Parts: sequence; structure tokens; C-alpha cells
Amino acid sequence: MESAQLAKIFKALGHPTRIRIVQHLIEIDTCICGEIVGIFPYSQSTISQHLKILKESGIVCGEVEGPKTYFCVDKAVLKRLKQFVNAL
Amino acid sequence: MESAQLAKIFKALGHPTRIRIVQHLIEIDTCICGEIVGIFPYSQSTISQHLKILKESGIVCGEVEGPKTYFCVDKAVLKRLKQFVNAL
DNA sequence: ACATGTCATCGTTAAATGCCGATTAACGAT
DNA sequence: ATCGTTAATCGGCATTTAACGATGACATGT
Repeated sequence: MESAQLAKIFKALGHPTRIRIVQHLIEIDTCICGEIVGIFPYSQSTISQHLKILKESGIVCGEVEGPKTYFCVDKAVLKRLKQFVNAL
Repeated sequence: MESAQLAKIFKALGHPTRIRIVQHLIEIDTCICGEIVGIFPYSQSTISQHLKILKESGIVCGEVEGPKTYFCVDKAVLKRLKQFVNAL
């Protein structure tokens, strides 16, 4: 992985709320935006924006199912991230 | 480690140049600011600023030795970072 | 004492970020 | 066809970031 792509992932994780979203997604395996909105003291649009950033970095993926979108952590990307960090 | 401190480290690594600075510091073990300036196409002030951000996150530490400052990666912090990422 | 080398900091600029409320889009149920 | 639910996007705002050149601080060599 090149530093530009890695930087994007690190940048995405460079916000407390987004770290906790990722942690929650790993625990829960998958969940919809609305559930995450219920956990944090931020508006729906803000959480949606955070999810967009996480998605764009590649660490999280979302699957549209009807009106809902199911989010989950991309395990392959997470694995690559772990490999990179461990190689440091 | 709490998500606020971790986010700071991730944020610090959320820039391609800063990732490469950290990689270089790990390879070289320790080096002065001027050497890093010579590697990247950025001004001395910009590199100094990047080093400051890395230092403030805790992942890098600098030791003033006369007119020079020797930078190196804080291995304890790096270890904690690895532990956190691996626990994801 | 003075010049040199090394680095941090200041001031500035353009761009990006974080947050919000409001709007829009799309689906499912009535 | 309309309504409620869900989520993405838009416009706006204040703040932060990334980059630069210029300046300042300090130790060392002459």
C-alpha cells in the first residue's frame, strides 16, 4: 500500500467519533446509519458525513438495502492496515 | 488508550509526508530536521511544522543537541499504537 | 565580536474540515 | 397516490490545515 492511500485511512481514523464508529461496527458486525446516529450526540447529517469519509478511505463499506444502508468494516482493508502498522 | 489520544496519532499519520517521515525515522533510527528537509520537496518551515505535529501526537520525540534537534520515533507509543490496531 | 548553521515560530493565504438545519431521493407500507 | 422512514446531499458558518517566506533564537566556529 502506498502512503497516499494509507494516509487517507489514517486521516479517516483521525477523529474520535470516527474511531468509535469503526469500533462499534467491528463489535456489531453491521448496522445502519440511524443506529449510529442514536449513539452519538451529533446530527444525522454529521454522522452521514463521517460515514462517507470512512467509506471513501476504504476502511468501511456500505450496502444499500431498500431505504436503509448497512455499514460494515472492510476486513481486507483492515487486515492490510494491520500489516502496515505492524511493519513499522 | 482513549480514542482522543489515538485520534491525534492517526491524525498525525493522516498525511503522506508525515507517514514517510515516520518511516524514514524508523529506518534511520534518528536524524536531524535538516536531513529530512533534504529528502522532501518542501521548505524547512513546512517540514518543521510536520515534525511538530508528529511530536505533539507523541509518536515522535525530538532531542535538542546544540543547534541541532535529533528526532526519533517513540517506540513505546508505537507499540501501543500497534496493540490498538491489532485489537481492532 | 561576528558570521554561520540549524531550527522554531510568526503572519499570511487558499483550501479543507466539522458541524448544523433544510432539502432531496428513494423505498415500503397503507 | 400519499405518507413515514431512512439516508445522502446542499448551503452555510467558524475553525483548522498545509504551505510558504521572513524573521527570530541559539549554539558553534573563526
